[in-house]
Amino acid sequence: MSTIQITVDGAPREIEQGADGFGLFGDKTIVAQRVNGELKDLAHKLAAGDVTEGVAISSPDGLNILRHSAAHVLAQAVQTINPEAKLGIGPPITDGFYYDFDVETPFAPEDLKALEKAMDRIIRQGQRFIRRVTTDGEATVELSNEPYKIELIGLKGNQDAVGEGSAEVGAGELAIYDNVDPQTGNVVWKDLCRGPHLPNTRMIGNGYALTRSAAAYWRGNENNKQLQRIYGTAWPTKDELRAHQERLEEAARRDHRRLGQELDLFSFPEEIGSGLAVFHPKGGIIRRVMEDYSRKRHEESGYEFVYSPHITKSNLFEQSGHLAWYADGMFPPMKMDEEVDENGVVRKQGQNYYLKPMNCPFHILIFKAQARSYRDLPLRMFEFGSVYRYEKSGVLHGLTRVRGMTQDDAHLFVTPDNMEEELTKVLGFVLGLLRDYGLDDFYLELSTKEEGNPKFVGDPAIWEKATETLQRVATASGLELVPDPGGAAFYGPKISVQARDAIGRTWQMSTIQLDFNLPERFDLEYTAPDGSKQRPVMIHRALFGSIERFFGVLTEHYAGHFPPWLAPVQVVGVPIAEAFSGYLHDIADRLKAHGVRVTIDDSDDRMQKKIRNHTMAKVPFILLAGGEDEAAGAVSFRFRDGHQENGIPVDEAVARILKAIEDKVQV
RNA sequence: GCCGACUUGGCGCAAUUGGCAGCGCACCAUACUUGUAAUAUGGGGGUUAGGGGUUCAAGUCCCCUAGUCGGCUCCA
Repeated sequence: MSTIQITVDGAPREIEQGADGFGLFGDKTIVAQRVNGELKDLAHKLAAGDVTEGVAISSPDGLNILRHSAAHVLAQAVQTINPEAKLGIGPPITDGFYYDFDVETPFAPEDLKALEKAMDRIIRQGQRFIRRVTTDGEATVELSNEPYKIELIGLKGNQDAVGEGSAEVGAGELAIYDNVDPQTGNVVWKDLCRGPHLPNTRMIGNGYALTRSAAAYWRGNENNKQLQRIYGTAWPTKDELRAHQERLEEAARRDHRRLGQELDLFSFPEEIGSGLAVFHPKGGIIRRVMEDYSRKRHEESGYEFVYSPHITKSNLFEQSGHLAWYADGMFPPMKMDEEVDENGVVRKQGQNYYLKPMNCPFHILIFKAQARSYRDLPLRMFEFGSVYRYEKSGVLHGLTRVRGMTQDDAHLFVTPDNMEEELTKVLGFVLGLLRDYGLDDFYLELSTKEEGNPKFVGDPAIWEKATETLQRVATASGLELVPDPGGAAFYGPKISVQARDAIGRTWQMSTIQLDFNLPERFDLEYTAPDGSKQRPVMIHRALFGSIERFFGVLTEHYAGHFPPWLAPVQVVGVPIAEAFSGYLHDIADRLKAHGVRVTIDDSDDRMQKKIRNHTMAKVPFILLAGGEDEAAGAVSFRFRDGHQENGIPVDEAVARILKAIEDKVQV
């Protein structure tokens, strides 16, 4: 038997000709190999000169392979129970996998239980995943019962069209994976797939679970048929599965919709309509404090405050182009003042009024209210502008996707020359303010235009200059910068600030967008130093996005434990016995004199009950006082996490509370 | 908008195959005044989301509407 030289995990090694990856890696957690940079099954036979390395199950690639294999097992289970089910696609996704099926009846929760049982059986059999290279023609015959797979084979030459189906048909050769029962050697199931897969199903172990079922459009296009998708999650061990489930439970506990109810912050009364929130007194305090602080900072940073109405005649949005582009997303018009005679002939032309979906055209009209000089620029207009968008019913979600919202909206009119300086300022301002609200882990996304797509308007040279400028500004911030090609608005490129919250989820927060379109459409101009008329560049920026959304994000970030400066009730006094109520009231009066939101709980409840109530209400400071405290001129602190500090002198206690509020710190 | 599930006092939930709408918290009253997460007793409160149908009988079965949830598509 002849031998060949290869490289294994960086070291040279001599192996027998025709050997595969199974003998190369001692570690049982190696589930695949990367040969010359490409992921392959362990069963892949190595050739002379190959460079291979082991792929561990817990590595990002390994997890994808595990999850993709779990998706295959799910599909086999579905077809075992329902042989009529047609296969869509089944890729790995973050934390798990899904598989789409065309079935007569959608899956019910009980079906998922039965499918898990069927999957368990397949997993316990230890079926092997065997790769078999095929041709388009052969696969089409072999998979004649699987119309969706055949469609994918037809798309193979066009990877853009394949999209999410790239796990099935890659750019290279076409392959089918046979699932082989190790007892009998029989092929029990097969699927079109580029691979690679785990050596056998046993490695899926018990670290997986099916999570939910839902419909999804075939190939992500809403004009296509909806298939039934089953989602699952898969992990190398049961402990990691459990940890994942605990993360989901933690996210559910922080859900702003749940906390909004529990803490009495806001609600969505059915009588008002979907996606239209009311803020209750406690939520109102948080919101007002958020807004007040934002106003103060904007004022300090050279923004001028403007106001505009909620409705406008249609011509404004015709001129801006919004009606042509986004009429579907707007509330329908109110037809006013039309007069019709008895024959149905219009005697007086009416006017259509629209609820505004955005504030920019109003600010533009303020810009146009007088002749502008380069000396006026940059001109920064800020407004808490309430806008209304007719979001599709299925996309509404708590405060994060609503139909009525208030944007902390600003429009900056700048000369091409001060664009870079102004963008740098805006980015610094945005990041500083977000930090003050308690978010401090960011990265940036640079959304640019897609070459050749006609939706993007404006002079390509200006696009290029603007994109370069944004790139420089973003890079100078020192933050991680993620490109988002094709993600620009039709009127200009943008930077968006993504923030990670307390449990590591990312939220798109602020956006800073350049706009070359609206200045053109509204024929904006200013007089340059040489007396010529020049067109300003517009920067749109919102920090919170919308106040509602930011409120929701902060609620989840803090899990309802708002820091004292934002907390609706900052201090509650709990007397040990009724006799000490007066003593606490005196302390409360001192705090109130400084604007602290403090109440004393004089109810009939037992002290223990009061502590429980106010802890659950997530009040940052609970102050207790009894005989010992009064004798010492002191008071006792109890915090939300249950820890306590007794016998703090009253002066010190007051100073401490005031400082925590002033410094915007968490307690 | 599409697919599916769901909607029962203020809140969280129960109610066999269709057969008396219940529990906990909250609320109100009375008593009690306690040193760090639920004092006791009593009381009030629901046209079961809204409308229509089937049935001797509907929270339960069917249809329509609204809303909520999970996804898909979308997000100026």
